[in-house]
Formats: sequence, C-alpha cells, structure tokens
Amino acid sequence: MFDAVADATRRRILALLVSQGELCVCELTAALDDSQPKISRHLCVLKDAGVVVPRREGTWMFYRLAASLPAWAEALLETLPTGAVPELKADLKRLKTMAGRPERCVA
Amino acid sequence: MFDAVADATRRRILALLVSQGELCVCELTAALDDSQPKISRHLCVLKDAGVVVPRREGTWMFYRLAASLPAWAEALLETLPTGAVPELKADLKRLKTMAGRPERCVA
DNA sequence: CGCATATATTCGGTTAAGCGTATATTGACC
DNA sequence: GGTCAATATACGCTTAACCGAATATATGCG
Repeated sequence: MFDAVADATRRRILALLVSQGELCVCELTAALDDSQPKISRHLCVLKDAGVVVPRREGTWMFYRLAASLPAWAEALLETLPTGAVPELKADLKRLKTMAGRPERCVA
Repeated sequence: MFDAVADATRRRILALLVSQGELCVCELTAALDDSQPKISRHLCVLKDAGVVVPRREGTWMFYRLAASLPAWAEALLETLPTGAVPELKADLKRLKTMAGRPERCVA
C-alpha cells in the first residue's frame, strides 16, 4: 500500500480514481499527459498491490479502486484529493477536455 | 511526506511518535531493536522532510512530530497506528520494558 | 583536558525502482 | 485471416535508496 503511494505518478492516478471512480488507460494517459507504457506499468504495480481492480470492456481496460481495503488504507486514499496531489486540478482539466473519451456500457 | 512513509522503518518510528508524543534516539533504537546509525539516519530523513522536529536535552536528542503540518499530512500520520504498522505493538512493548529510559526535564 | 555516553556522519557496496524505446498481445471488425 | 486501436510487456540503462561497519562530533563530568 505504501509502495503504491510512494511514486508521484501513482498518486496522481489514485487521486483521479478516488475522485472519478473508474477510468481507462487512455483516459489516464490523457489526464496525466504521459506515455502509455508508463501509465500501464504503474497500473500493473497498483493491480499487483491489490489497490486497484481492472475491468475489460472491448479493447478498453477500466481501472477502479479495490473494494474492501483495510480502513486505514481507505483513509489514506481519501487524503490524496485533499491537497496531497498538487497536479490533480490540472489532471482533471485535461481529462474533461480530452477528445474521444470512451463511453461506458456499465457504470 | 510520502517519501517519509515510503520506508518501513520510518513508518515504525512515526507510528511510535504519533502514539507516544516524543522519544529520543536511544528509545527508538531499543523499541525497534535496530542499530543506532540506522535509526539516526532515518530520523535525519524525517527531519529534512519537515515531518519531525528535534530537541536537545543534555546528550539526548528527542524527536517529535512537527506542528502545523498540512491537514492531509496529519490525517495520513493518524492512519499509521490504526493497523498500517504491524510491528507497532511489539515496538511499544520493547519501549515499555526498556532499561535505563531517560527522564525528561520538559514534557 | 580526558573520558564516557549519546548521537551523527562517512564510505563502499548492493539492490531495486523508474524510464524510454521498441515490440508483443488482445479484441473488434470487415 | 488481415488490420487497426488499445493495452501490455521486454530490454537495457540510470539513478537513488538503504544498509553495515567504522569513525566523527557533541555534551557532561571529574
């Protein structure tokens, strides 16, 4: 868990997932304005740590926070959008203005 | 801040400071049952990060959590003694049974 | 000043994390 | 099966964190 939040890129991803609920790789790539392999690798770290759960929908892979994390882990994640991730505001802006954002079948 | 909690030894130190308020290097060395240079180096990292503040009393150096950290940082630290640091219980036990524990002049 | 205790720092070596680039996989569609 | 889009993985490299062991600093005291 602490390894998950030890990296700035992963904190940005987690902050977005905490505030947006579920996002796919291309959305995160656009929001963070970073390379796709980099985002994918960090998502893999988060998945292996059990912090995040993938869901396939066609060619898209959506990621969301894992359910039933320990209480202290949830509390820690909640702190991320409250000032702990300075890039969050800009990342959200890029996400909203992103072109060709995928439509979800399932919420 | 996240660098501060990225290391397991530092999390143990911080969990002890959150629950005990102020401790000196020899107390932490005894509580964690680890080498003095190692403890000292980690305390230096925490001090440089602004998470912890030193106070000298004779030959002892006492460390406590910094006052007026950002709210999210305080919230993060509060999660440490609530299950995030599995060694905390054993560390507290070693602290209590430690021999020659220094007397504080100032609380 | 000399010694003892508590703490800090230096040195060298090892390990692991993160990155960019390139390539492989997977699924959808014709 | 071929192709395209989305995502995942492999490779080589660089950098930085952590450690143990040894040594240096600092304080108190006689």
